[in-house]
Order: sequence, then C-alpha cells, then structure tokens
Amino acid sequence: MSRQAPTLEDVAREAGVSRATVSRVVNGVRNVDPAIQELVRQAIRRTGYAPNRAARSLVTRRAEAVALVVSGAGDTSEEAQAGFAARVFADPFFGRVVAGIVGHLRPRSVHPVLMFAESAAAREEVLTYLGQGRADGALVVSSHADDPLPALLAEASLPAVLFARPARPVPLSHVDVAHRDGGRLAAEHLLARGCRRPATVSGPLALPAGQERLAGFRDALARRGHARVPVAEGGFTHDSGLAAMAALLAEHPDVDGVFAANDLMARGACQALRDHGRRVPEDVAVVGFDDSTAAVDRHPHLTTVRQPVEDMAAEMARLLDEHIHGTRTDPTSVVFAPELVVRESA
Amino acid sequence: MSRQAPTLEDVAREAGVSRATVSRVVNGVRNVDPAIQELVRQAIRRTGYAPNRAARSLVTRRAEAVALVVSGAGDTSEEAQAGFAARVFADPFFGRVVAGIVGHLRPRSVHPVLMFAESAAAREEVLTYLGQGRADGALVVSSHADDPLPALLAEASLPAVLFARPARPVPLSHVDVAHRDGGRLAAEHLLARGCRRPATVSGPLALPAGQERLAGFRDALARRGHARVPVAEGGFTHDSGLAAMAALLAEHPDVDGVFAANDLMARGACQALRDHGRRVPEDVAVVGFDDSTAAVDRHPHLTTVRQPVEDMAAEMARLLDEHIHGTRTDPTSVVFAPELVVRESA
DNA sequence: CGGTGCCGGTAGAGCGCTCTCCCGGGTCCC
DNA sequence: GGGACCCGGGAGAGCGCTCTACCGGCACCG
Repeated sequence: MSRQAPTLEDVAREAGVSRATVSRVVNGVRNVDPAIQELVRQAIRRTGYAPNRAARSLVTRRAEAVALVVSGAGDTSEEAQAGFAARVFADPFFGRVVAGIVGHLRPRSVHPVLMFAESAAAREEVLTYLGQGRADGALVVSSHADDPLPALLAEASLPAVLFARPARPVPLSHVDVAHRDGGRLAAEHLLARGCRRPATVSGPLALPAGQERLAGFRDALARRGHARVPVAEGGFTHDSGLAAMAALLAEHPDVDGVFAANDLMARGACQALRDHGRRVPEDVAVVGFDDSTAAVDRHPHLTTVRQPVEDMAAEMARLLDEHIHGTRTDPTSVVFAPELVVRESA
Repeated sequence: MSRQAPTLEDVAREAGVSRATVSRVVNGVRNVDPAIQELVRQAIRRTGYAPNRAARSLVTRRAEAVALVVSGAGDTSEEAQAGFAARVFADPFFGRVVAGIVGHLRPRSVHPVLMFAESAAAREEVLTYLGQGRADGALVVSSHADDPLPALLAEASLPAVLFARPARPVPLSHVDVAHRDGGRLAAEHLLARGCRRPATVSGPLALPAGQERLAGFRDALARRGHARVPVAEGGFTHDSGLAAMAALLAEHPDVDGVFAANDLMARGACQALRDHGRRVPEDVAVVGFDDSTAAVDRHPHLTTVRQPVEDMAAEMARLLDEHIHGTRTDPTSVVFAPELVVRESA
C-alpha cells in the first residue's frame, strides 16, 4: 500500500463515536444502536477501512490461516524440492484435495498457506511457522509411509489433521476411506463380471492404504474360493503400475482381471496389457482406485473404486477447525465409504 | 499452542539483557557484543522462543507472505468453484508454476497463500486480503482472456505480477515466453522433417498466447512458401484438441504435420489422428507446446516447444519482491525464449 | 585534561486492534 | 418512588514486537 491505510481510529473520528464502538460493529458483537451502526458503516465505506489483520491477530492470538502441508518422507536434497512440488501437483488426486479444503475454508475466509515438507529443514520450517502463530493449524497430506511430520506436530501439540491413517499410530485426527471395503468392492465386481483368474497390482505395502486395499481384495476373493491371488507391488505411479503388470503377465499370462490399487497404476497396467496384446476389458478387466481425473482422461475410461476425496478433505478442514477452537480435543478418525464406479475398463 | 509462548521479554529476562538487545540479535542488526550474543542465543534456545509474527508484522507493516492467485474469468457460481480448483490443478502446467514460485520464495521463508478468483466475490476477497495486509503482493495466473483481476489490482496499486501478458494492457509487471518464436520453432521443425501439408490447432484467439503462437507458426511457414495453412481453434484442453484435429482432418485429409498450441491439445490431436487411422509420427507429425508432464506421460512422447515455466515463475516471484520492497516501481515485462524439445511425435 | 566520537547497551513510545471495566440512563418491579 | 438491572456506549490497558532516542563509558586527539 502506498498511502497510509485508514485505522479504526480514523473511522471512529469520521463517525463521531469511539474506537470500541466501531470495533463492535465490524465484529458484530454486542448490541449497537441500529442508527449508530449505520453511521459507522457509512464511515467505513467513506474511508475504505479494512481491519489490519496483524493487529487483530496480535490480540486474538489467531491467524485465521491454516497450513496446507504436502509432506514427503526422506531428506530430499534442496534441488530435488522443485521436482517434489511438480510431482505432487501432477497427481490428479491432489487437485481434489485442494478443492475440498478450499470449499470448506473459503466461506470462513480462511486461506490455506501452501507448504512442502519433504526434508528435515522443511519440516522444521513448518513447525516454526505454526509456532510463530502464522497459521492456526495444519492439514497434512503425506505421500510416504514413514513421514516424520505427524509425530513432530503431535509432540509440539500443534493442531493438525491428516489425510489417511499414518503407518505408525500418531495422536492426531485423520480422515480416511475404508480401504478394505474398496478392495472388496473391486473383487466382487471382477467376479461378477465372470473373471476366473484375478490378480492385483497393489500399492506400497508399507502404507496402510496399500496393505488394506490388498487385504480387502484378497479376503473377498478367498471367501469365494480364490485362495491364492497373484500380487505385484507398485508404488502408486503410472510407471510402477506398468512394470508390475508386466511382471504379473510374465508369471501368469492367463490373468483375466486386475485390481490396481490406484488409477495411475491402473493406467500403467492398461498400457502394459496393450503392449502385450491384451484388450481391455475384453481379454482383461481392469479396476482402479480413487476415481481421479486419470480415470477418465483417456480411453478406456476406468471402472474404479471412488474415494470421496472432496468430502474427505472438507472433513479434514472441519476437524481442524474444531481442534483449533478447542471444540474437540482428542484425536478422531473419520472413515468414509468407498463406492464402485462402473465405466468401460471392467 | 496450549501454554503461553515465550516472548522477547522472557528471553531478555533469562539472558539478563534488555528486550531491544534480544531483538537485535534475532534480527541481526547493529553490533552486539559476541559474548552477549551467545548469551542471548542460549536463552533463546532454553526458552524455545519464536518471534510472534503478528506483532512483528504490525510494526514492520509487512506480512512476509504473498498471495498465489489462480484467476478465472466469469462469474462462476459458488458450486462450480470446487470444480474450478480441481480443473486448475489438473493442468500439469500449474504444478511447474508452483514449483518455480516456491523455489524462489522458500529461501526467503515467504510462503504462498493459495487463492482462487473465479468470481466477482472471490476477486473482492483477494483485494481485501491484500488490503488488510495479510499478504504483501499477488502472483496471478489467469486462465482466461478477459480476467478483470489484473486491472483491479493495478487500480488499487497493490503489488502484483502476472504470468503471461494480459489481453488488454494493464500497468502491471509480467513474465512471458516469446510465443511467436515458439510457433516459428514448431514450423521450422515440421518443415525440416519434410512435412508438405502442415496445419495447426491453435489456442483461443482471444488470448495473446493463442494469437502469437499462431502468428509465429504462420509467418515462418509463409516465408517458406506455405501461404495458406489450415487452422482449427482449440481451447487449450484435451477434448478441444481432439475436436479441432477431427475438424482439420475432415477438411484436409492429407495433413502430414500438426502444430498444437499446447501439449494437452497435442495429446487430443494424437488421439483424433489414431481414431482416424493415422500413425504418429509416421503419417502425421505432431508438435506440442509447453513441455508439460502431459508431453511425456504416455506414448508417443511429444516433440514440443518448451516454456521454461519454472524459471518464469521464479522470475515472477523475484519481480514481485522488487515491487514490494520498492526497488522497482514501474511495470516491467520479462520475456523468456522457448526451446524445441525433440522426442517421438515429430 | 576537557572535548569528541563511537560503541554497546537501555528506555520507552507506538503499531492497530480487542476486550474488560466502568458509567450514565432507561426500564421494570415491588 | 427507589433500588436492581440491563443496555448502549466510552476509556484505556495491553497484545509482542521494532526502532528511535538517549546515555554511560572508553579510546583518541589536540
């Protein structure tokens, strides 16, 4: 701002009332005479007054901002950082998370501060940021299993909510989807379609999401007489899905149905199948997981297990709100039900 | 924070010096006796002191934060907002922008606040946010031609830097790529490969980027004897590229080289070509623009005109810094050179 | 040996806001 | 009619920090 911004004092003088009264109408606390209220509003309009947030934060001890932390695992080097950001954003899943969070935050005029925590230094920064009171809490989306950030946050007793249950238990609230049910849904759909030789490209087994989607798939299949199911572990990326599918095909050329633990890998699997001369879904049916934009951005559109990501993200924001305002104190987990979306691939 | 955070006062008492001295060592101004300096540092460590940013901002009149505004055009309804966020993030291009910005901001421990400005109300919010001093300036990425936000920002004389030259001139700094040169690069490559019947899927002609990429392509071709080049206008999306390519093919079935004004449309074009029984690059060569992740996320990997997006984004952040600190006052435009990246598609 | 810097520190004002405390005046009820 | 009680408003104390004065002491110089 070039010229000095008007202060409460200026508005008060303009309206001929005290600073306190102006503050009251701005914040809508206590009863103020409607006539005076109107007077003040006009003065605000004339002066173009906007409350200084730093001053307000100083006394309310609240920033009205939350950190949206995208967290990695290791001690990525400084140079790799740019790549990290790009990679995260490349995941179509992340856009839905942001959409859900913003959807909840915006009506409360809270805005997310974007932070990356892929190295020890970056994690320290997040902690400091919150410690300084620049944000009231953190919404954390981890991309790896052994992310140390949640534990650090909990230890510092900073308000935080996680997307997905962490691999090691941490006393923090989180939202998640019922992965087992998702795996089961995929299994049942494949079977219902008449698949005789199902297999799966699992997620990283270090991640609860990886383990449980697999477990749900396996259990449902076992219950229907398929004791041993071929599994190839992937890393939730397109290429890992491609490689895993190729490996599966090498060992079990007669597979006729595949459950990939996310859409990106499902896409990779489709490509591997095509490369090996299999048609999807005629020869091999493919079911994905997530219902990300990757599911419908090319053909065949994926049959997939939908995570209600936007709803989950909004719930994260809601939980964080409660933790910040002290309405809720102990860690809570909210689990959403997955849903099968049938399209072309299975 | 549960318990009261330590203040400067506390540290001063602990170290046995005055508040001002502690402030000096924290901010590194003026000479402080090394012995005392060490004393203070220890006190800081013992107390776990972290300067309260609200208090600091109050006196320095600086937020040490910038708004990263993703701006749309129209008056999108509230419900469409979530879709807007998801759509923006789905564009692989955006991840690179964020990476570049964060790369510059982070070493200065400035963090971007994510804001969407796709409706009049949302634009108002951005203005208020900056007016309240919650952010020192704005980095604006517009997705549409007639985005009103830049003009509003300029009018309020708020520090802001744009990605890409706005359709209507606005007294704001911006970074851009030399679109014409990019179009020329594509034309020359196609010709060098032996294409005889080049065509193009242009971007929206309401956008400078759309116009100029087309102009560069056309001019270079004209100079080499191709007076009339078939053009189909697209909307920078996958589907619009597909449709435009189909239209092109219907009118000119003998095309043997296509320049698509971005990678997403190039991908769409590839699909249209495949649908019509053409092989890429054997029958038709395809050149994209951007070098986004879309260029290499499936085969054939796209030959494309690379925008140095990360560098451009970092430059935006640098320019904004200068505007905020008053080092630079008048609007500046920094134009980057595009570069041809040859891969499989042409 | 008294002035003149400068160096290293303290004192204290004030950034713009919220919020508690206080106070005058009207209402209500006994 | 007088005391209890609200209700609408003002005064003023801070929130934690920065930063401008200011000040004692010491080296240096004429």
